[in-house]
Amino acid sequence: MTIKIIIADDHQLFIDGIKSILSKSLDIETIGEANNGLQVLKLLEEGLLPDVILTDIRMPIMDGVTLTKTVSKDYPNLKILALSMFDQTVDVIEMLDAGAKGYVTKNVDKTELDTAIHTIVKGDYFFSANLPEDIKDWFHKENNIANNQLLTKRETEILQLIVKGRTSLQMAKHLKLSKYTVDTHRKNIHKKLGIKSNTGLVNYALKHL
Amino acid sequence: MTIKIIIADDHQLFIDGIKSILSKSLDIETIGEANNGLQVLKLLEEGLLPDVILTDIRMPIMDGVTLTKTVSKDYPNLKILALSMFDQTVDVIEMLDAGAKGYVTKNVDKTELDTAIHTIVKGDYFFSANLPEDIKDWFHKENNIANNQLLTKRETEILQLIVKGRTSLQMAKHLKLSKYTVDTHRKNIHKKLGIKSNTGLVNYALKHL
DNA sequence: ATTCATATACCTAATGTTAGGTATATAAGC
DNA sequence: GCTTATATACCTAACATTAGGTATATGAAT
Repeated sequence: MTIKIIIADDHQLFIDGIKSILSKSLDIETIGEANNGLQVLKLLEEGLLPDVILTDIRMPIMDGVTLTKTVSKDYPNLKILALSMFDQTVDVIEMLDAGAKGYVTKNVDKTELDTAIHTIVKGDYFFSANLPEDIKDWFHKENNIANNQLLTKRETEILQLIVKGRTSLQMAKHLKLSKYTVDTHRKNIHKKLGIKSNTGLVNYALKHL
Repeated sequence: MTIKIIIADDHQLFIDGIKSILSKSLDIETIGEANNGLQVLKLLEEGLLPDVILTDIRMPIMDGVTLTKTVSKDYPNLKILALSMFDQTVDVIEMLDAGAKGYVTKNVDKTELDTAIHTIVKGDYFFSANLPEDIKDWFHKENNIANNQLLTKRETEILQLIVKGRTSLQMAKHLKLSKYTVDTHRKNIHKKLGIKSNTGLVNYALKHL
């Protein structure tokens, strides 16, 4: 059975290189290519039926994250494999959140790319070996939120002040508490929601409160 | 000419005290009262026509900020005077942003309250003398934004990464720059937009980008 | 009485942000 | 050539946040 893929990258030379490499794989066939995310969507709308989309992240007109979100929503059977120079955890997690099933960096060898494609087609996730170990935390985070830990009344109140941009000291004065108390509530909010940054909390609150 | 006011505060005793004080003013008449923001809106919908609304901030069901935003939008001729125990700059600015024309704290004497009401009816802003001096910066901020300073391409790019919750170091790695460079761009963004906090930038970006 | 959840409070240290200042390089416009 | 805007880079210090840990008090449920 042939695995049909589309390659999206703004560097045509890179696309050609990957096509050449994959042409040596007996069961992988490149059926399309694009230089930005929007071109991929057009190919899909015209009826092209790939199994896997290999996509760069940083592309003009529509980047890989936006493409992944759209494809995951509109074509849920399609698998997305990110192929990118970015190797930070935050980059990987952003693609996972968008719906990607795998992530490899552009410095892996052809064997690993081959393995990646086969792995995600099989239904598993795949990450190249050079990526940080803490990507695994993403799966644990899913579990924490599944446990549905609700914020207490006070925690919700603090979160609302966080969204307004208040500092801990300002909140403490507002609520007639010690700054230490506010910081403890903040710490508990971070822990309950599995979110590490203030900005992450703001974005969460805007979506859920 | 009589100035007609509504008083909103969740402490009925406080309302009664203010009514009593203002009853001694020959040209001020209390025509209504409410224990939360929603009750005020109902009074207005029933046809009550005040000149000024005296409102606390911290009230159940609908707080003073939300009330002020709604009234400023739906009844633009009405003047709002905040009467609150909160005395931090951020509290005052939040009410100004919502549309209030004045702000006095609950520990001012009756003469200052009287003056506040008359001042805002006249069309000027009024702030009790015990409030921080830097409230004046709010008026300068209006000017800065009026000058319509646009962010550069790079600044916009940084702002988008800020919204995603990236740290300066992460951005630097992503963009292949020094962290110092990213920090400098951030500093310039804060300056251009007149916004001091990261969270403020996030909220700005979500509204404008 | 005991346990649990919540609220309040504290301490420490590491990391991240903000704001003041400095500087050079490049490209575009005059 | 000069000026301006933008990008890049650096330094310092103060402030703010995060995360690990500690503790007590209160109210509700068992």
